[in-house]
Amino acid sequence: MSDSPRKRGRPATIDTKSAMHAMVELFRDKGYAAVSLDDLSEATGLSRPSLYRSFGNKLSMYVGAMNAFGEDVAELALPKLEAEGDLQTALTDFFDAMLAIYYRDSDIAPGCLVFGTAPSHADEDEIKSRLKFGIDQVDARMRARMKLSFPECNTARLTTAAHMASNTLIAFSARAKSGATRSQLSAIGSESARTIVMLLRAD
Amino acid sequence: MSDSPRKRGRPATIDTKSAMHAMVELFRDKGYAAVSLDDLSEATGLSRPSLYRSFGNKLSMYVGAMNAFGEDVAELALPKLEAEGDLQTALTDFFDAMLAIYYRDSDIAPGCLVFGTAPSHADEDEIKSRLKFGIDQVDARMRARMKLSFPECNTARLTTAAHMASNTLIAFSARAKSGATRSQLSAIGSESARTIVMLLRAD
DNA sequence: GCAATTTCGTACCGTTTCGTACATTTTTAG
DNA sequence: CTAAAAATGTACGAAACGGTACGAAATTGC
Repeated sequence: MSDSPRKRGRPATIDTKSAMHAMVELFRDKGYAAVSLDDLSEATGLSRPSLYRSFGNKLSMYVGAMNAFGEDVAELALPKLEAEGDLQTALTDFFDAMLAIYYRDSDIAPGCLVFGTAPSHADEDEIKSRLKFGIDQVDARMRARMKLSFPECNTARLTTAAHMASNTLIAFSARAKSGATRSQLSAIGSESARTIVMLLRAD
Repeated sequence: MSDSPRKRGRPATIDTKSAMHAMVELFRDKGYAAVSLDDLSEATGLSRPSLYRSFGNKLSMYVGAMNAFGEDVAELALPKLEAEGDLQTALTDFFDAMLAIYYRDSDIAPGCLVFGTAPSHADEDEIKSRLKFGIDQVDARMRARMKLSFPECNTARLTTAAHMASNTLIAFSARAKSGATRSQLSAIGSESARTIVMLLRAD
């Protein structure tokens, strides 16, 4: 950002970026409560006090992981949705890009950190409100993209179509965690995209 | 069931039925890992050794809770789906019956034990396979019900419609946990039902 | 070189965790 | 009335938990 004012003491050697990435993967695999600070320490290579210094307590580590995961989604998948042109293609490509994240090349899919693990820990207010933000975000982006391709479609129908597209994505996480293959979900995604466009086109 | 052969020792005083119900509610609120055996002991009124004797270890308690929850769904909601007559009405009524379970009269919705909390703990094989069973069950029942109302509809379209209806239900759990109101989800349910019937009717 | 400053991990604390051994209570069989 | 049988909770143990005080290490300013 700004130029370096050359700080005073011992220089930091911790790579918070890669540490946060390791935390995201661990939380995706096992959820919030089942992950211990020792697990996080081992996965990141950082000592437990270092974790506290860099990320606060366990809860804020998890919320931070949700934000980091959201940034990955915004960078890797959202552009597919917001690409101009054919809506059905945009939706299909977006679903496939999300599945690439959900499956992480692994055979056992870690799924979605937000839609997959957060609902189980939503008794924590911070997690609940971050989950709500994620859902609202997807609903809003979907709706905006549909309005782009169908500008004179009526409000209620746009909202319904957006909800159905979001529901498809949300359900993907549970399906992935249950053992569904990536190609199975990709097929569901393209079928849903076709149906949703049909709904928007209907007289 | 069969007549009583009059067992030998001290008669059991534990009400396993109501104990399991209390366990379901606790697991719905906090997930699997965040619930301790002391929590379960307090909620059920049973001592920790009694829990072990009646239900095995913590993992089998959770799987047992998933089964008990599934039985409630089969009893309270599935009949609405499988009612004869208008498909759109059956779907709408089924969604509303599921929402009655997901919201439990409470203001803060506990959501679905299977679709809401299990994905977060699917690294346990028993939980993962029980989750898969739940999803497969919903997909299959949906598809059978749609075939009932649209017998000559082609296979692929029936499957797509069933998946979209299941996805609606699965997403309800995450949405409920995020703070969505019951009437909001009820509206999404009836809109989705209308769209799915439209898909099945299309030329 | 010496003090101030910042980073970092060892070692520790009190609490909570899951799971069980064992004595106690309540019943039936004879 | 006594012995066998089954159910139940108290009390305990070893391990893991989240979180932190504190001293060692590494740098800059003078």
